[in-house]
Amino acid sequence: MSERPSSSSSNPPNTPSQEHPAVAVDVVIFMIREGRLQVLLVKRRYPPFEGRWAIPGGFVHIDESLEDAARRELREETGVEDVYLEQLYTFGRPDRDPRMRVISVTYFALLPAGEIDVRAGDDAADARWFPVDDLPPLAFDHREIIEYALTRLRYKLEYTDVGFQLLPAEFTLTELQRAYEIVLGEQLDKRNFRRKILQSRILRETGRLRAGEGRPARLYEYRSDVRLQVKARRLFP
Amino acid sequence: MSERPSSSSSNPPNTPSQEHPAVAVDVVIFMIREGRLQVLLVKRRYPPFEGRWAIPGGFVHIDESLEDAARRELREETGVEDVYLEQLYTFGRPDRDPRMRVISVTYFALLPAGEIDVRAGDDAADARWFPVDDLPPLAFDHREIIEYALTRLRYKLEYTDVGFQLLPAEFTLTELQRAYEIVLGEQLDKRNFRRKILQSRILRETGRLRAGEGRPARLYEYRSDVRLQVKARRLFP
DNA sequence: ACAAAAGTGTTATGGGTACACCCATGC
DNA sequence: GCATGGGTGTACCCATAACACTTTTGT
Repeated sequence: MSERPSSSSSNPPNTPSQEHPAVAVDVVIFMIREGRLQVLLVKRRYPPFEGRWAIPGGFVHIDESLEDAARRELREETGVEDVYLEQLYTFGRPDRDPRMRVISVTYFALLPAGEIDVRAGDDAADARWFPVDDLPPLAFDHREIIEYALTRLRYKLEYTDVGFQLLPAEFTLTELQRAYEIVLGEQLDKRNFRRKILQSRILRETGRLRAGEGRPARLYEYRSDVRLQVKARRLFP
Repeated sequence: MSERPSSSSSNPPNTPSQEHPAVAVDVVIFMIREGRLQVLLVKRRYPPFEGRWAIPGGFVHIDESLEDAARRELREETGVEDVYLEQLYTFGRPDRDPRMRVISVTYFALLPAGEIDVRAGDDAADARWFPVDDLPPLAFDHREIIEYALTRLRYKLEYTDVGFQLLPAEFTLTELQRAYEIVLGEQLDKRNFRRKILQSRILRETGRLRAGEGRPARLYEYRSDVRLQVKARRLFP
């Protein structure tokens, strides 16, 4: 904000120096489906990149906040509300959109697994889920955006509790561990995992059981009231 | 990016749905001065918030990247180039600037201590350093932006090597430790600190000494070639 | 009784933290 | 020789990592 008179913008207080870029929000929507981490993509109907897959997005309305715009896109595409949404990064290379200058404020969203299989809201025909490790060619710099979102998600999985956002309200410890393994792309030790999760006090046992092929598993729910705090004093990798 | 026809923007391919917001970059410039962590602020000359202090910033030119715009502001204000600069967050509440819709892509910069006392480039009269724990009333949402930058800086200090960007090319271990203590706002143990830093292999002894009041101290330089990697598998705070 | 998945404890190792004294120089 | 800051080692504790068997249910 705040134009200030400086060598390059010495104009009256109320006008930015030049024409404005367009501002869009794009949302990387993650969900665990079929045992893999997937993202929702939409097929573009117009040039440029007509027919190419892209992450859902659109221009920011002049009177809505960035997060509101992201939630609107999310709702239009999936019908979901009240899911985890976090601002990721703002991409602004002048040539990232061949038509005109577009600055994209990106977000990533986490949908709980299993609930409803969102087939995408309005125009379902053009929306599909793709595993993050098997993406089609993408429009614009969207591949880079997804890679970045994935890096951030993996990172946050380790030192925050965002991981629970990928699970439904009730889940078993094995399901939770699978979710972690799917996102991190790596096997975890069952006993160590359980000890760590349980001693963090972030789960509450619901008292119910889920019957399956073998012995029924205890169901847990996430306690969003517990404040996890990072205590680690690391001072270096 | 990528307008897509959707319930709210079903217009031809090449026009965003409404008028564009203005896009600005604002830069939180940190430097350790006089034993405290300080930020560079400029005094606004025009309404709104005329006479109030604000972080340096300005509108993004239509053909420059966001980072270029941030570096341009940094250069105009301090004369420095080639310093650490990182995108922080994008603030876009519709009412954050009373005049019009302005979306601010914020960055933070770290200047090496001691070098030259940048008194601010062009219009020096209106620029001053303020300790982060003693800020004047600020324009717009700039207080929030600085708080956020500070949180991020403290956080990154612990698990990356950004801290070295706050020091000149050659420094003693005590100076490095002071820098950490100043930013973190907390005392650190000398022996543990030195062991940790040295065993990370990120410093090279220059072989020179700095004479002072007591015993001369060994000088070190940062080895930007060493790739620090986070190995920690934490799975939770 | 057997297949399938749930659930459970111990040990070894490494990193973090706490802590006090000698060393080299200038005055 | 004394004041000033530089430089060094050890012991305890806790978190992590590795590792295999028993339990409960359905068929």
